[in-house]
Amino acid sequence: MPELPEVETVCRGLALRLQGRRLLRVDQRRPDLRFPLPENFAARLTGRRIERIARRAKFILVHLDDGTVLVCHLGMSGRMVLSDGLPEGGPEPHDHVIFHADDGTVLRFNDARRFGLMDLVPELRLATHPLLAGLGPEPLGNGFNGPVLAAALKGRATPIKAALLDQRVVAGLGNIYASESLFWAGLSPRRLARTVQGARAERLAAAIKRVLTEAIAAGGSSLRDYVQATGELGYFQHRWAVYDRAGQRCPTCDCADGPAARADGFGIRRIVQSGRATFYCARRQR
DNA sequence: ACGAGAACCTGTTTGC
DNA sequence: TGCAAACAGGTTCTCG
Repeated sequence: MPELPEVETVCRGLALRLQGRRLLRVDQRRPDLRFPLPENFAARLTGRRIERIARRAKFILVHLDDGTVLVCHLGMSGRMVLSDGLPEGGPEPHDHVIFHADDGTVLRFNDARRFGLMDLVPELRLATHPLLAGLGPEPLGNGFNGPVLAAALKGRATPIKAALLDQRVVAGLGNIYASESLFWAGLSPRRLARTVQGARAERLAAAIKRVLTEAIAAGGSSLRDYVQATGELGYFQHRWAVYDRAGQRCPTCDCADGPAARADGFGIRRIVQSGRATFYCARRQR
């Protein structure tokens, strides 16, 4: 589920309901997620007021009134589920942490695969925290553009698709939006990252901004049973140009009949790079 | 030093 | 229908 647009959507949903609220009780229902939770995790959160909720890359940052920040990552399967009180029948399987706010709002962190994480970090040390220190620029911020991207890709021998998944290059892209961005930039995912310079880097930076902006506007992509914190479904998955569309025709070049067409007559290919699925149109993307 | 692949863990989908 | 294999939005570690 969660790449930058989904995390941004979750943050906005959480902020609407929880900003300014005080945590009356926190139930920690297992000792660890991807890592052990910090010492006295629940106790350190109890009684705290939530000042604001922000995002850095795919991390949710819950700023508390004692100068600490609850850092959350959703991993692959993590969800933040808001409700008025606990659901009937109590917590659901894989509800690992449950936050009770002072107005009766309940937030459950549910994560079947447990690739997610939480940590408590002093605000002053946030920038140097090991999880956050090495992150590249925010793709929707002013610090990200063609030259910055080109510099990060310079000299790298890995395929551009793999480079875009490296959070040190640009922070927040994942497997879906990497494929989507390369499609709109007209760049082959197999192209060596170091060759994406100049105008190509400009195109790619612009495509990344465009794809992420449109996905956020659509409320992110909802896969399987994923819903936003507010309970609404994102709908960007209906606008994917290439992701999960192997065998379908390319949306812009109609290449089912073109020179890159496969024997089956369809345009969008699925390949595996670094163990992960990549989707692209070999005719449009060079 | 760098990049590909495995590993982490569980649930769902696919294929025989 | 049933079972096993493949696959899934992320990140980190190991190995070559």
